[in-house]
Amino acid sequence: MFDMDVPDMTADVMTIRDMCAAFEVTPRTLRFYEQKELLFPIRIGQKRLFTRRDRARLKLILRGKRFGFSLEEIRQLLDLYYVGDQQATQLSRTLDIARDRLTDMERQRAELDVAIYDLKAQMGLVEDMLSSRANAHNAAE
Amino acid sequence: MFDMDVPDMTADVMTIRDMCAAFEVTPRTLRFYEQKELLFPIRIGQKRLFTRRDRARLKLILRGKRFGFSLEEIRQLLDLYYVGDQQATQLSRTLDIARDRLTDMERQRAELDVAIYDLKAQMGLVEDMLSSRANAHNAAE
DNA sequence: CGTCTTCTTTACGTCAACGTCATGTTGTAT
DNA sequence: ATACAACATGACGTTGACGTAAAGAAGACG
Repeated sequence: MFDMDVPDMTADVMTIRDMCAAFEVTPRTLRFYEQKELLFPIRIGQKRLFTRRDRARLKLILRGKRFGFSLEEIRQLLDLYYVGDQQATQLSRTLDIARDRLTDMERQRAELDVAIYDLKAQMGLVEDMLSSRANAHNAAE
Repeated sequence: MFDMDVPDMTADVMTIRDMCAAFEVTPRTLRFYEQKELLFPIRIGQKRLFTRRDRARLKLILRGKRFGFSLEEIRQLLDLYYVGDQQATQLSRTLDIARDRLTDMERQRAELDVAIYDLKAQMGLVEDMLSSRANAHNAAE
């Protein structure tokens, strides 16, 4: 009864609770991702143990989600990052997918720049309306 | 029977079909957006006529969607762009929302930069693996 | 040993954002 | 008058990404 419940850093695995705390997700989410083959925790009987690999993947998953990618698109991208001893044909197919995603992301960034610029400009207008109390009827069309 | 069916550019309104063709959306989508108070087409009896304002809004809606914003978030942003004769309190509340969105978008852009960089790097690795046919087992962890 | 947690599985529920009928109305052409 | 095409209104279905409730197993503790 010494340090029985210390997360055992040597094995470098985490329980589902540790993961939830670390990444601000629910257990349900992690099981869901496993079911969708986005994560592959070690199964000790019923329990799951999440490895360093799972944590890296989860990080990418959450990032992908913030960009509006679907879980399926993300899954395809993960294949690129965790490429094992695959066939060359499979690899280059994955690379094609990655190129598509990259194009998406670059277009998205360009659009985002425009949107940010526009939003700032519009906010400037509204701020001006507020500062000059004049309240000139219908300044913006 | 001369040019009876010319879209009447002077009135500057478009039918639902025109809109669908112009923006690559379905009628259902436009009706849905109206129901959610994102668009406000003129109602002539049953029919809808979409104005220049509706088109500008739809453009912003579709852009917002590409950034992963929900329709509700987009609706709040649209309020900023089409600000009429509102109360000052309401205006500054809208401005607060806009600031939050702006923060989101800037964070999103920063993350996007990192993701693009990472993805490019990873693609480079895989390309190298493919070019040097060596197929060195498990190059990337 | 029984109890308490924490994990598990199974399965149904939910919410957003539309799609997909079924059915009805309206203006125009023959 | 009738057909028809384009519009309309419900209302129910679908998909993705989980939430949630029910019921059971497995180990720790007193």
